Amino acid sequence: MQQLSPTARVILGVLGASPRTGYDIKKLTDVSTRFFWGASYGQIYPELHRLEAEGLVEAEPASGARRRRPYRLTPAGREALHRWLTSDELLHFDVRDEGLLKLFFGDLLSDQEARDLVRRTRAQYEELLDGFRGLAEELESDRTEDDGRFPYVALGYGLAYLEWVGEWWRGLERELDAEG
Amino acid sequence: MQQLSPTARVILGVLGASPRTGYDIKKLTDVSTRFFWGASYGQIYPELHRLEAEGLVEAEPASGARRRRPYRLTPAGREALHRWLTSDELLHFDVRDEGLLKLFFGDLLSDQEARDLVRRTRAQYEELLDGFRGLAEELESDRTEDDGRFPYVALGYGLAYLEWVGEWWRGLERELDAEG
DNA sequence: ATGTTCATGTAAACAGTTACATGATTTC
DNA sequence: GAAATCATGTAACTGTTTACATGAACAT
Repeated sequence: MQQLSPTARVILGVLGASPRTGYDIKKLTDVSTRFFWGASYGQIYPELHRLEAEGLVEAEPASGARRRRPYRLTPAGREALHRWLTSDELLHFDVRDEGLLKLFFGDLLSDQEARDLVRRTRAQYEELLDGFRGLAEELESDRTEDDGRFPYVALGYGLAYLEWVGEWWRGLERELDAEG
Repeated sequence: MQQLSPTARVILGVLGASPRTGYDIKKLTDVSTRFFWGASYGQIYPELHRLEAEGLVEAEPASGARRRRPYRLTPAGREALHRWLTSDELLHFDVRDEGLLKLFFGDLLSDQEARDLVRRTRAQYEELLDGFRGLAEELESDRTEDDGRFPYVALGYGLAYLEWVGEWWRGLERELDAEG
C-alpha cells in the first residue's frame, strides 16, 4: 500500500467527518485548508475516481433533486486515513514566498526602491491578514459544537502566523526608514 | 513582454550579482533561497536555454579547464530583473504544511494520538530549525563585505520564522498535556 | 425569463521532482 | 587508480492551475 497522493490526503480527511460531493469538498477546503493545503477541481474529481477504484471511498446512493455524487469513506478508506494521520513519516513542508525572494535580491535596488519594496510587501501581507480575519470571524460565528475543536486550532495558527509575518515586515520597514 | 516564470526569477536574481553556471546556481540556491523558492536541475538548465533564446542571458566565453557555461545577464535581462523587483503585482505566496493539515483533522484521533501528533510535529520543526541554525552560522562565518546585506536579512527571517513556528507547536503541546 | 448557484467533468498548459546518463577533472 | 566532485543535460513522472463545456435547479 503506497502513500496517499497530496490531494487524496485532504479528500480522505474531509470525508472523515461526513460524506461530501466533489463540489462540497472544494467549497469547504476553499475556506479552510486552502491556506496550507489547496485543491482544485482538476485534482479533486479525478482523485475521487481513483480513490473509488482503489476502494477507499464509495458513492452514496444519490438522494435529492440535483445530480450529486456524495462520497463516503469505506472501512479501508478510514483505515488509510488513520494510518496517514498517525504515521511517523517526514511531514511535507513547503513555502513559496515571492516577497522574501525579492528581498533576498534587495542589494540590486537603490535605498529608495528597497524601502518601497518592503512597504508594498508589508501592505500586501496586511491585506491578506485583513481578509483572513474576516473569514475567521465568519467561521467562528457559525461555529457549532459538533464542528470539533481542531479546525479552530488550525485557524488560530493562521491568524497568529499572519500577524507575526506582518509584524516582521513592519519591523524591517521601521529599520530601513530610520536609516533613510 | 510577459511575466518571468518562477524559475526565471531566481535565475535572473542570482545572475544579478555575478555570472554563474547552471551548476553554480543550483549550489547557491540550495543553501539560500531553497527555503522560500527552490529550483532543481530539471528546471534550471531548460530555463537557462529559454532565457538565452529570449536574449535575457548570454553565455560567457568559457574559460578554465572544465566544461562550464557561465551565464551573465544581458542589458535586456538586467532590465527585466529590475522591472520584476520593482513591479507592483500581487506577490506569489504559498504554503504547504502537512503538520497543519493533520492537525486540522485532529478530531478524528483519540486524545493520546492527537498529543502524539503534536509532539512529533513539534519535534520535526525543531530538527528543521537545528539544521537551519547550523547552515546560518556557516553562512554568517563565511560572510564578506561585498556579499551585500539583504541575503542576511532574509536569513534572519528564516531563523525567526522557524523559531516562531517551534514556539507555537510547543505551546499547543503544553496546552494538550495540561488537559491530559 | 433570467441570473445565480449547484454540480460534474476534461483538456491543455504549466510547474516541479527524480532518476538517470555521460564524461571530465580533481583529490587522495 | 579510485573516489569525489564538477558539469550539463534529458525523460518520465507527478502535481497543479486554468479555462472551458455542460446542464439542472433554484431564486427573483
